[in-house]
Amino acid sequence: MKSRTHATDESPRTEIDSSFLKTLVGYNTRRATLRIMDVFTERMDALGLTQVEFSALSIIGRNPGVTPSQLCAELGLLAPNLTKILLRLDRQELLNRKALPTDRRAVALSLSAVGTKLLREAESRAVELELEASSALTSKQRETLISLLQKIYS
Amino acid sequence: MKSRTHATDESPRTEIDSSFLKTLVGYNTRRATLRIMDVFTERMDALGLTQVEFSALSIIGRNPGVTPSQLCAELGLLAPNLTKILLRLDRQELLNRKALPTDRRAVALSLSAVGTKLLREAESRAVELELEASSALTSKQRETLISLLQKIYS
DNA sequence: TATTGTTATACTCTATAACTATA
DNA sequence: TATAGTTATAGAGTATAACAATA
Repeated sequence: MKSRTHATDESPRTEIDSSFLKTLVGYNTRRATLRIMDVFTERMDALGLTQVEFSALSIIGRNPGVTPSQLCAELGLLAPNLTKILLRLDRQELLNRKALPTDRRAVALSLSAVGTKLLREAESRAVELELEASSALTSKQRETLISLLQKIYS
Repeated sequence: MKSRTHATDESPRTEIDSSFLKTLVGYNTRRATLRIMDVFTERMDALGLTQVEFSALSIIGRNPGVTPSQLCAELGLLAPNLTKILLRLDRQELLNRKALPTDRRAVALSLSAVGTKLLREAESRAVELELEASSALTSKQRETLISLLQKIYS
């Protein structure tokens, strides 16, 4: 076993060794997520959207007619929590909700004109802040990173 | 503008298009984090450790004498929240706390014998579950992934 | 006067159970 | 009887303000 450099145990330290945690994929994905989400929150605040509200808006905008249960599955949310998210989006007049003729329990979601306009602006900001938050990466590295991440959660 | 394939708008859908979100680094890091954290929680439950408790324990174990404020900076925690985490670890008799002779406001943290033993087991499980959660990656890809993630948050 | 760490507390997220209306 | 969606609520996680002890 290799000896580890240390002064007297329990003396005050100036440098913290976190090299072990940094060998763990989960630790690194979490730190990266927190960093990007900070930037996201700051930039999207002016539009009144949290990141999960943004994700929901984007899926609805690109999949008109999607149902809440499909949204839950796609975004990994629980139904009662999605209900609250949709309520907030609804209060801002961003959504249309229409009972499905084929199954009147289910709801077809789509964006209102206001919602569509907001989504366009939000997606454009998202792309911008994303590139900025990953500006230490070349576009090739960024592609590689995304593809490796998808191997983990797919 | 390209036309998008669709049936009648607001008809029920079978396939959801989330290709836009999947071009965002933040969306992918978040999904990967959630997946790995699920595995982590499941496997570490038997040891009674959450992931942040594990991170704290690991930093303390590898940096005896570290203070709470240093831990906060290292793990991105706020002081009042770390207090609660340390209290939980303390209740399990995992910690030693000793006022610094040079500054009696500050506390030198280290692991008890029990804490050291638990950490050894926990780190071994962490490495194992990590490799499993990233089993879709070659070890070279895993290295690449970690290095790209660190470019984002460092 | 500033800093370390604690207490109290509030807000958001996430999770579970029970309900309704449809099927 | 089962499913889509809602309501109510409980529990983490995260945030701010105010305090005691020490510097």
